[in-house]
Amino acid sequence: MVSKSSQSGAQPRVPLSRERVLRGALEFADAHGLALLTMRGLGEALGVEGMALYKHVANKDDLLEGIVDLVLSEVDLPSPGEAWKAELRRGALSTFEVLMRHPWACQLLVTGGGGSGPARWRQMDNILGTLRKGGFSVELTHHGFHVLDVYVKGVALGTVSFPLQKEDMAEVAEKFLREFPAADHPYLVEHISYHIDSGVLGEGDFEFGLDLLLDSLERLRDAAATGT
Amino acid sequence: MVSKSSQSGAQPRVPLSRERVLRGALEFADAHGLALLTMRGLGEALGVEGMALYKHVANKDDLLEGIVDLVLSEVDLPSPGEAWKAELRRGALSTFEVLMRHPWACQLLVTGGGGSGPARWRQMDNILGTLRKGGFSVELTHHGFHVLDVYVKGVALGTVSFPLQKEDMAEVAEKFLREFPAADHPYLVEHISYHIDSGVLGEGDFEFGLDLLLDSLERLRDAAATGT
DNA sequence: CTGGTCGGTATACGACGTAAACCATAGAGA
DNA sequence: TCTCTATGGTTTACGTCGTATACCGACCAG
Repeated sequence: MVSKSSQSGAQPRVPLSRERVLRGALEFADAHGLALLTMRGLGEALGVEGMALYKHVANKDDLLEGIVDLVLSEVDLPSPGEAWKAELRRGALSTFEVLMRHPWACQLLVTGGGGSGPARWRQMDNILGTLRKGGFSVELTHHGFHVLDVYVKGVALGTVSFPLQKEDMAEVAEKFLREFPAADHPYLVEHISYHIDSGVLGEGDFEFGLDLLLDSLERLRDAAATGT
Repeated sequence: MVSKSSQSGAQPRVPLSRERVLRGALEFADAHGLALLTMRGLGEALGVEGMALYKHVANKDDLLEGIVDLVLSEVDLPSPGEAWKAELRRGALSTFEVLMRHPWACQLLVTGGGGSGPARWRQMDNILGTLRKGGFSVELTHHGFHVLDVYVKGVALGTVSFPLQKEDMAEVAEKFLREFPAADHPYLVEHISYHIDSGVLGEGDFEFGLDLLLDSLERLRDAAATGT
């Protein structure tokens, strides 16, 4: 007969908090997707009445911004120093990986102004710092940052919102090829066929473009160093 | 007293159609933004009762896909041939420009699998064809296409979803700098200051990255031609 | 004992997408 | 000319969403 005396009961207390709400929302989104993440639903998942969440979160947008920053805080940051290229590469790959782990976050990241919490600031500062310490001018840093940033988010979002999984892609693509005006789109057909054959769906593609960008930036940096 | 006899009355007839619904939706979104584009609202704008739209459109998603493709049909397509680089550049700039004209379309384009109507097919086929005719291998075409595609959409979306206009940016940025832990983010501060000074907000940035990519692709193409 | 604050609940409102039933008109066939 | 039916618009209604507001129980300071 343990009860009443305020401890030892398993679930009844632990009275919620912004931290717990956000963490719960993140887990809920991972488990059921963004579409099902609703205030009432999240409340239920936390054993609480939906409206209770508003005691810890201003509104749903606030909550969404919160979990985006939580996701962003999972990424490995590049550290400013000599090996700028390797560091940026590592940071970009980590970002990509994290976004693949939380696919719903891509959408939020992109519709909500790209995130603007502490974790995002940290990430931005480290990327910018890595470029600057790597010998890039302020202007080139600015351009390089935006290009890289856009690229990572873009591929992540493209990968995530692509409607097909690798398994059923082949059959769906073949069916598609049968239905649409293939004769008018020879190159598209070739492209899709290539996708079917290689089965690739942005796996190595991400690194391909990333290295392309990093090499290009390096070239620009060196050109600026010798020229002008 | 002209009436009854089926013509000359100004507004009463012209009985709607999928075409008119989509066109109306596009204009509505341009005028009031995506958030206010609601079935009832669009109905009202078309002088009709909301539910009437379902006689011409399967559901709201169908409608959204429809207007995305309508937007996409406005872009200038590259034409396969010798001048692949100039053509791709032109096509990319046109896409960017169109997306700036219909900011809401970025969001749809990106959350909805990137569009998949006739206009999108046409665009893809032309870009792919331009690369192939420009001397790119199937693999390189595939990579190049994705990189360019992601880049254009990414910058467009980033530009659109950036919360500030050029006018108020300076003051907002300065206020921001005062509030957040500036000491811990020296490079971010430098970055923002640069934005304030140069006032630039992705204007020339888009072309910068675009040319970077095109040059890189050219280099890869030439390397593949001489090597292997 | 008392009163206030804090965290959770109950209830309610308005807006959304859309299913289902209904109804007006305009031709086509007799 | 009269009916029959398909087409396109209206009405009503349902369930779900975010959230404003009022409430209420437990805790803690005086």
